Amino acid sequence: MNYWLLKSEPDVFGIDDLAKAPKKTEHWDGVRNYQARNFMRDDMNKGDQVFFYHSNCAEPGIVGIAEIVRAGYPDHTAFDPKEKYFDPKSDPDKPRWYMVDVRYRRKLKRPITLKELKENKGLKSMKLLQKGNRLSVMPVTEREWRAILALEKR
DNA sequence: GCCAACGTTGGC
DNA sequence: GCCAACGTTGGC
Repeated sequence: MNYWLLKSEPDVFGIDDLAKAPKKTEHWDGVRNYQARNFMRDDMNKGDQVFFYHSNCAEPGIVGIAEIVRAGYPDHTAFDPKEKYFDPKSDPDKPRWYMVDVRYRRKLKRPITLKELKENKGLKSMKLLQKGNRLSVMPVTEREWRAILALEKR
């Protein structure tokens, strides 16, 4: 099993939106970055655990836990000219972009803010904290996963 | 709103 | 293949 961190802007689609979705499940569509695409297409499996991260907001940080319930499959929003993330270069016979399905599990008892993650020496290696990192989909190591859950209990 | 960092595009 | 121009991300 793998661990991941998914970024989302709470003003656009936050943890509460996922919790309110039918079956508490949503397509993680609209990812238009090759590195993120590769993670979703090649490495995400059903059952993988996800930290739900709020970005571009007053208090960026990890706010909840979700689970991958469907592994990578073609992102059909790329084929539809009416969609915001339409990409004419993505051919249904040879899809350029992929998505996964994500199901809500729970909110953290309290948000673990970006600030707190940065202050934790054991988490320095986190991809999220690397300079200039803008990936919206990234792997989390098991050690990092456990360390962050331990922070929640403090 | 600002701006640094990064990814992508396209001319050459 | 190089690199300038441009668009986007996301913290602050």
